[in-house]
Amino acid sequence: MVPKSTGTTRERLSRDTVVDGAITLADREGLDALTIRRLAQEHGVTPMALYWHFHEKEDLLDAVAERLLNGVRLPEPTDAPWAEQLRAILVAYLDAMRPHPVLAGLALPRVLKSEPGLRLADRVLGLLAAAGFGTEEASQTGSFLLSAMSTLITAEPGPHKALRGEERDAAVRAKRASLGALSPARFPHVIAAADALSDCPDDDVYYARGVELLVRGAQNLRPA
Amino acid sequence: MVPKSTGTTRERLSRDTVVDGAITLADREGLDALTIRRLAQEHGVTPMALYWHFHEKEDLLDAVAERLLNGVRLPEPTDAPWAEQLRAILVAYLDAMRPHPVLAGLALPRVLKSEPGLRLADRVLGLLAAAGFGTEEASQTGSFLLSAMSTLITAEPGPHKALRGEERDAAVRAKRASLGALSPARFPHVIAAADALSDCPDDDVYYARGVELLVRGAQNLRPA
DNA sequence: ACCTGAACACCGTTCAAGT
DNA sequence: ACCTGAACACCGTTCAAGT
Repeated sequence: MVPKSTGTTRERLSRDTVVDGAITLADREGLDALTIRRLAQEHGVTPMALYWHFHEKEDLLDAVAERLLNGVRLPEPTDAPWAEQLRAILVAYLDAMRPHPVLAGLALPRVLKSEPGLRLADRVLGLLAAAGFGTEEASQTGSFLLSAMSTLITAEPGPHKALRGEERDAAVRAKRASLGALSPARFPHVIAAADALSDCPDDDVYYARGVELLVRGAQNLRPA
Repeated sequence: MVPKSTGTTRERLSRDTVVDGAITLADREGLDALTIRRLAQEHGVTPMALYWHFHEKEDLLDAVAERLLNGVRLPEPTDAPWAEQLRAILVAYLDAMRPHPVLAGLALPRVLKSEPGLRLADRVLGLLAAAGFGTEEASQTGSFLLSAMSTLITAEPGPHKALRGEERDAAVRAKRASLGALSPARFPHVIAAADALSDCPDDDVYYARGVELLVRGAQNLRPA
């Protein structure tokens, strides 16, 4: 009666475990590796098994996005100035996405399609409204600010931080070499910045500056 | 001796014509439709024919990116304040990419891999250096500012402007309906902004505001 | 130089079937 | 309820061959 335990870790599948697998797979091998067939294989199961839990791949991706958005630790509303609260929210979003650089772009367009994403969006819109932005201005600015968080991750100079060890070092060296080989007469500033464009020495200051730029920009859009 | 003209428009293939085809195909049917096989078919040719002109798909995409980046009309350097010149460059980038919303994300990561992209990057880095940014700060800020231009396009509320007519209207209505159906108690600000989040009435002011936010943000990063 | 044809290893997905 | 197996219409790409 007891299902034969073959010694392998083959458990019963569930949406949650599949989503787990999808995230670790993408983090480890990149977005291209995140296919139904690879994922099924990772779970020791037929590709078609996944279709019982998700009726198409898009559903899986929605679920992945929701999981990531659920990781955003929204700060409680306070009496602090709106710009300060906005910064805290942006940082919370950033912190949730930073461990998953290849998936950040996936979560973003699904913000308005998921429960935790909507909570996030509502908070941002509320803050901007309180700051005096009109509905339309707030919508556009809010969309942009959240998107810019993903951008910050994707635009970080150098290869993704998910890449580790020798593989990452090699990528950095390759990039630096290709930039260094350019004509100094034609691209002097690029050459001077070759190192800084090939790798980012301190993520934390990089992200802090990015957030700062956006918050101050938003502040200056509304002439206090 | 003269090649028989079959009456069809079947010309000899070239990198340029293939790139042309790729851009119009992507603009018309989206990024997913941009496959080697579809593209070959569009040119009345075997898929393998393209491999004579590009040794893999990545090469094709590089060429597409280069073409788009070549469309950036870089303004001549002037005596104007750096922030003003920066804004002009960002606007030039934006103007080149706006007609190709689905391809904007493709051009961006190839800026440092193409001649026109490098010219652009060098100008941005030069301006930021002149403004007093250190090399590292300038690299990070410059990368982010250019990326943010693509973001602005991608994050524009509503479906892509490349979509036209009834198809677009239907998408807008669907989005508005789904947002409008939410609980007003839980997501009051999202509901209030349902219209503004479903479609963007005036692109020009939207983009102008986005650029303004970024330029002022960059300005305020350096306390003049 | 420029293109075709057959083949390979992959995709997502449907549909009928097993337990 | 949960999963398998065979099949279909797609991918990118290699390799040998035609003109």
